[in-house]
Amino acid sequence: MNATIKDVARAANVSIATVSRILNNQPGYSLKTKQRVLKAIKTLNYQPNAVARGLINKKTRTLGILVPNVSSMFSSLLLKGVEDAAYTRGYSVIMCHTANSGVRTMDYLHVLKEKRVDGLLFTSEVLKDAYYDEIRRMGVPLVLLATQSLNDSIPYVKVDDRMAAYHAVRYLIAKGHTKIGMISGNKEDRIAGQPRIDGFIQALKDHNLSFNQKQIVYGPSFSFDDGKRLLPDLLSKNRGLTAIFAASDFLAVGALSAAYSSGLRVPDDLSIIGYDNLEIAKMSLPPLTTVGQPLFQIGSVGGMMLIDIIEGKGNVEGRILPHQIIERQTVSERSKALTEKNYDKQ
Amino acid sequence: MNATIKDVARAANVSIATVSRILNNQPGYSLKTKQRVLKAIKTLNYQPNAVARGLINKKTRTLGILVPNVSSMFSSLLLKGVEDAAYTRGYSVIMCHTANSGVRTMDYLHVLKEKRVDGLLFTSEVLKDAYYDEIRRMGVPLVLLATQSLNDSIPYVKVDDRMAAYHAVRYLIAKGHTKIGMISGNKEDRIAGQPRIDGFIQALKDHNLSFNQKQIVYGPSFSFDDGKRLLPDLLSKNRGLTAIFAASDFLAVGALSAAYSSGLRVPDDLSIIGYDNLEIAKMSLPPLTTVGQPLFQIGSVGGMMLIDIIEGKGNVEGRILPHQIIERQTVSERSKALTEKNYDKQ
DNA sequence: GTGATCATCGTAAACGTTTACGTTAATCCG
DNA sequence: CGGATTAACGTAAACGTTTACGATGATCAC
Repeated sequence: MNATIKDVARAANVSIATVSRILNNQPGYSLKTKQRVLKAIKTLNYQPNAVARGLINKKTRTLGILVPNVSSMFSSLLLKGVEDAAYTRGYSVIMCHTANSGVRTMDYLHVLKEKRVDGLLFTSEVLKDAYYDEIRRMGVPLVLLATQSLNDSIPYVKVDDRMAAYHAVRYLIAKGHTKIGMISGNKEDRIAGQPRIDGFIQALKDHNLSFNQKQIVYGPSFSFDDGKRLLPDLLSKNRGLTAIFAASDFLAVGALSAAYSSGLRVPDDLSIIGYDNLEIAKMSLPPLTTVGQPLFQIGSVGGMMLIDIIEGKGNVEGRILPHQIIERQTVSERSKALTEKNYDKQ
Repeated sequence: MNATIKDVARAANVSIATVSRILNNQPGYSLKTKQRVLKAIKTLNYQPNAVARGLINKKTRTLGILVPNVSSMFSSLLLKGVEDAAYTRGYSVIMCHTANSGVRTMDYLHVLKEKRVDGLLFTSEVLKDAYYDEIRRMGVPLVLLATQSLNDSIPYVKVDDRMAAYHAVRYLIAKGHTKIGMISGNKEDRIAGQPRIDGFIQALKDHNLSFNQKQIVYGPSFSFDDGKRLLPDLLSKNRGLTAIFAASDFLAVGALSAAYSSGLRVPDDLSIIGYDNLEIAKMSLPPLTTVGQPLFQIGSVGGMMLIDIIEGKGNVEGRILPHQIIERQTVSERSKALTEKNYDKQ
């Protein structure tokens, strides 16, 4: 049905080798034949078969990306960044929704191996040994997005979570807050869990604020529902809290919702800072102050890095991208007077 | 580096044809040799090369999906649905972010043709003639997701937008509202524009409510910012409005935000119903009542349909999926008394 | 004029599969 | 027992490219 290189060769009265050379602009033909071939290509509407090319070149110009949830606001921004890098470099990307499932992830790794992708992106999740072994057997480069591996020197692109959390809390302190609580997500999460908790605690200590374990409250995940459920919990365990650091925007927005339900006014009665700067942050009521991760950029830088490695231009080093405090309307300046007043209330 | 079928054949002391037969479980070998081959496969960690397979079978078991914005809550849910269908049927999907750009879309169509995908999904956007011509030349099946083509009989999966809008407005009316406005997005949008406007108007007429063009206000798109900007506009043009139908959840949440800013209380002073039922709808303040499109399901049904067509099991008919009114907290019952009272205010 | 160089091409092998066809030996039926 | 059938394989072509190598003729230097 579709024209092949052979048809073009016949139409232009040359050999397929010549056509191939012209397609890949290598030397070895006259201008006249080049024009003749180009014309034949146009009239036949010929487009080279990437499958055949892939077979002989051992390059498919496609990447595989594994994400826990294709449709989450978080992952989808990473996806978009990766896609953008791939597009500008002439690659395609196969998306794999792992659903946090081990068997599904392994399934996909097998498929991606069979399809001979040139490289792999792994996102958000912890890179289990079983995954890593399989990827090593594939023999293709890998870069980690918004996550990091402990054991090995796998290139990654992410934000410094500990530092970002530190800055979020420092921002709260700079605004005059001294009684600060934290809504953490899953403590076990190697990226969004402990590092952000560490940053929280460190910021408190560095500013001579007391810290007690009950100032942190944990959820099974980082979701809206968790935030909604966790805020009252945190508040009841700690009297006089004036500000809260939430380890994700979803947690923060959930907390916002709980605050609203219980008549607490944000930011007048309670300040809240989130983490991620997802689309939802600017649409919440009131708009959420948060620490911004450049997710799109993480995706695109990671994609570029992977392609560099594939093409042998690789600097195979992890990269930390800058975070940023996005000031909106959920954190208020806290004067000494106000603080005193609140103390009186108790 | 990776073992080939030849290596397996040598290791098991059979011909490659026999290995191939075993892999594709066709008849033509004894149980003994099968076991021998399977063992060789295991020890060599052999996995067939899908590229070579694709070359000879002329099937790549991969789909291409074109979406205007990979990271939008809307598209990403469709993506997820498609991915799910593909996964269960043993296909992969290449995602293509068109960014509403004609050249980028054409670029992708060329790439997908070169890579010989087995089928195409086209999403949200209008299928321009140039796109369609190109796709016809590719000679692969196409299904439309959450959109529809006028001219031709291309299979699609979507909701009945006109009907859904009708039901949204009927719901408002059933709640006692008689002065209803609409925030539309882009009027030119063939799916989210006119059909929903038609539904709105029809519902008004069918319930003997007057309609005036100024009851509808239009934005360049369907975004949060548009909603925020458009609500005051709508309100100033129409006194005494008690309920609003927004053509998207983003518009609705934007309107929510504008209402909050201007001291209007939702749903006490103003009821709002959205459209889409995105993740944001349940996280807004207050949680948004909206008409739900089953986006994930649209994606998965569409994916299944496409694969059915590819594999020749095809019923090539468009499908309308059911929508649903999702009741949350932005629409209030409006008693006659209240209505009167509001009239007095004016 | 002659050998060397070079531009311009063609031939054929290779990539890793699938599959039509042929071959061998065993089995079966009468 | 002899011919036909069949199970169990192997051989080789084909898919659509790329590329090493060779071939041809023209050009060049001397």
